[in-house]
Amino acid sequence: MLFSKLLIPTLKDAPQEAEVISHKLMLRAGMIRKVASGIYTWLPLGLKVLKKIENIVREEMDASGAQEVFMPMVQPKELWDETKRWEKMGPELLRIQDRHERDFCLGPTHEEVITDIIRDNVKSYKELPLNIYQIQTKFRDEVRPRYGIMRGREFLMKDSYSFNIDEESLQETYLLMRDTYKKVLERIGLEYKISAADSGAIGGDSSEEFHVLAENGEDTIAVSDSSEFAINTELLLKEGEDINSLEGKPSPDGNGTIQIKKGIEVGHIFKLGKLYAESMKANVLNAEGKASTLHMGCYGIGVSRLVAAAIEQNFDEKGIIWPHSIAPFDINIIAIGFDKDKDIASASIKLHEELTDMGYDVLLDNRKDGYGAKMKDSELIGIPLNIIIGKSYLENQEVELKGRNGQSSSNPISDIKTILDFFKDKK
RNA sequence: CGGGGUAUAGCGCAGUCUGGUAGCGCACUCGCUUUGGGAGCGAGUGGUCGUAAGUUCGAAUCUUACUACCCCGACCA
Repeated sequence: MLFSKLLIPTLKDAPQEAEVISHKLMLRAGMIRKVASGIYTWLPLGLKVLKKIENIVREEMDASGAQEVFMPMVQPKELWDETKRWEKMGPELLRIQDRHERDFCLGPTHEEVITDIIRDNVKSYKELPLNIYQIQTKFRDEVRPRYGIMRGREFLMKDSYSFNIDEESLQETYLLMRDTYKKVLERIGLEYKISAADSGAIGGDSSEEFHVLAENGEDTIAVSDSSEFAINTELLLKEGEDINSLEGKPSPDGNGTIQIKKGIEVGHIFKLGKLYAESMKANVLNAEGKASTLHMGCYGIGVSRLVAAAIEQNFDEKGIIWPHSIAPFDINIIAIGFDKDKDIASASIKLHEELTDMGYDVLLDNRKDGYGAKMKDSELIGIPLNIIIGKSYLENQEVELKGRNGQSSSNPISDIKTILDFFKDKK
């Protein structure tokens, strides 16, 4: 794609509204713009990243055997009355009325809708287990939205709901989802911890949170310095105890000592048990021909929050350093003098074509600016590999390869294989 | 909802204390020269100074009310 044709409004200075790194960089890189507090428009560059994460999540969910659906954002009060959540939930549930003055809410989650579908359409244990998911915009009227996309009111979430005949089956699905989430985060390339969590307002039997480790994380978790163990500090603190007092104590799992880390909660998996199925009378017939209440699980990943979390974990003073898996573009061809020199123009267009044909997502910076301005933008938006076509191309057909990680080398432009090898190392 | 802060051009800011009819940098437009680390010169475009009311001959500036946004807290799949 041609840089000159894309809407990528980069900024030298971050707007004063932004405080945390990911928010500043997303604004500066031209990924998002605010529409109202906690509500954002995703511009082309931001949307590309969002879609890449969404696709990784979708692929892993599909691979796990889950099935994708798409539920409505607007939901009728009657369903929420069944679980008593219409009254239980506070103002974070945004309520609206239609022209007939019927009550609706903007969906902050979809247990009611999906349970309604399943109870009407699934009648036998033979059809179970089922794991249904969607990737959809959620709305929660947060008391205080903050940090840009990280804690917005409107956000993109993958939420799935499993329906199992018994606890044993639920446990299997739960572990499958736990494994799937690990695959998602590993594929994206983020450092994370899984911690036991308070199951909170959602209720249910047990839950675990997936935290991406980052300085600006909103959550504080206690991790063992010598095992996989991690736990939300809320569950570890006794009345009146200070978080810092935990540091250095023996880890509850018996391995090593506790370290306090900051994390961004990007995933949460729950075993709900019969909680919602009971209140909504979701039953199937079991092998004995008797009505049996469904066991449910629900599993969420904050897709839009992952964009911010990835930045919080990967940036430097120049800008974003995308993990290759979710970079908006794999390669940026920086053509110096594109508009003046026909050789530069034709060589960069040809290279763009070849690399695109090979399946890479390629940006061609054909703008009128000089080397410095183009590199600054490329570094800001975090593209993993730059290929610079300029003087040395005209002199001896060489291009410079410059990684976002600082690595660089000069190669003949014909040596595409080496270019790709350079890239492969980092992929 | 409690505490703190901000609001002047797309972004960053000055001007407000001490009222006199709006300015700087970047960006943007046109021309020429530039092009390997945010180019130079020249000429331009763009703002009812968050909103409303008040004081005054005169308000970005003083007064009052309101709104939006940000930060800390409470809250939080």
